[in-house]
Amino acid sequence: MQSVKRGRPHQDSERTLTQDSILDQAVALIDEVGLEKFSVRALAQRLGVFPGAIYWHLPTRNMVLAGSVNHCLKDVEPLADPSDWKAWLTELLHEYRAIVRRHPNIAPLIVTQLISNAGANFKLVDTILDVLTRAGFQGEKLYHAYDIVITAKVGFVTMEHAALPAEEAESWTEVMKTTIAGLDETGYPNIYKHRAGLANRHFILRWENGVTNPLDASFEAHVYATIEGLRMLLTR
Amino acid sequence: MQSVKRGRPHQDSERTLTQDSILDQAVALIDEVGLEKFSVRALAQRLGVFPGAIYWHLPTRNMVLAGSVNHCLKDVEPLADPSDWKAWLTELLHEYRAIVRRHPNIAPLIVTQLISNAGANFKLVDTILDVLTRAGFQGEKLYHAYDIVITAKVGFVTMEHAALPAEEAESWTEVMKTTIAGLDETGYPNIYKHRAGLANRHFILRWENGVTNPLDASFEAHVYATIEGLRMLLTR
DNA sequence: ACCTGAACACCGTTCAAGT
DNA sequence: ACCTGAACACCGTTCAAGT
Repeated sequence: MQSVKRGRPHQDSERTLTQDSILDQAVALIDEVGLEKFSVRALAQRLGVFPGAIYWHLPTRNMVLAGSVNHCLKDVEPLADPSDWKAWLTELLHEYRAIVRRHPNIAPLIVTQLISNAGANFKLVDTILDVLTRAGFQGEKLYHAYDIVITAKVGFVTMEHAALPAEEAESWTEVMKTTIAGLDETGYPNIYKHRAGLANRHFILRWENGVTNPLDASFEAHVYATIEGLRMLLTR
Repeated sequence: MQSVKRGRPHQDSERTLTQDSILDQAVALIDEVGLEKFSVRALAQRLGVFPGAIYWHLPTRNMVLAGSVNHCLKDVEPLADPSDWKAWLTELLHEYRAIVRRHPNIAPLIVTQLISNAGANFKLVDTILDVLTRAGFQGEKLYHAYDIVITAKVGFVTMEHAALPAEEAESWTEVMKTTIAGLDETGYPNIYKHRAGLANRHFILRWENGVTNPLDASFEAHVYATIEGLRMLLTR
């Protein structure tokens, strides 16, 4: 925890701007204002320093963002018995979703920077491989199961919490409401028939995201289907 | 197809700057230079107009980006028999991946703007609902299956093609190579054991993405697991 | 209706200079 | 080693003015 300065830079006592304190505030800033309004300059002001100061600790804006993602995700670790692979994976997916729901604004970054994860949680990666091996996966099939777990973990939840452009949210909302309301019975019979259950609740047909309209039941079905799919893959 | 102007704005004959021609060039620009170097100003220069001209047709940068995504995805439509839901969904996922592989740089946008899809392919949404209904899904379970299909379609492929920051790619690569090479046997026994098969091939442990290192076999397993998971969900 | 031309308020990043 | 202060080369967006 770092004390937050308001206003312009200072020259006083506590001169410890560390990588960790920067990322703490970066995550807090993204939580508060969203990704679109995040800037290195705004982060500097929040820390009470000049923008250049941040670049001494983290050399680019992308490093700050990647660091923020890892900062949020570093504590993911299921506690279930690793020999019960179904229970363990179920808990993994739920715990991951809980973390994203605490920091929904970073959701898009997780996908974007899934390849730039030099600071990733490799202990978790190793445990996933361990659990899948105990489940019986081996050879190439182990790698396929691993990729399926990673994408199942990240995909649903990040999409569930994808957000409208911050500044223009209400105009987007208006357009989408009328667009979806205008899908008629002859052109779109299935959407029309289920419009009460689908509109503003499920993917593509919604204008609010998982922050206000969580897809709890769908997520639970997703977890179930993922595990059953893996079980089928195991004995293919 | 629109003829492309080089250099600064003009004042000559063909004065038809349409929404479609703008999006054509926006997609082309993103394909060429990537999302990080995309700008409205660069797009304007490519079209041979002043930046302000674009804003007459598309009122914000976000509209240009959302339009570009829809422009790429509007032609997705499987041809398989819709009464064979497994074959139809399999083709859907494969066709979707083929399109993303033609425009890999838009991958991150698909997730980000999955909620701002007023111009989405609603005919496809309706057909997915139709196919799932024929498969036997009904009530809430239909909506769960629908959400699973959407996320299975988008999640894996977008993550497969997530890219390193354009400008700093080679420095990231270097860091990741050494980081992964440094995961020792005692701390990370499973990663270490499978390092030959995993390194630079599978999620989190790679430094190249699906453009150069496609995850064909994993994707095929993902499709299989998704369908089998849905089949299990159907009879739960 | 559609576009120009120029302006405004921001960015990320760099770097000499200070301590 | 760490940060200041100011600069550079960009942005998205707006808007009077032209045609």
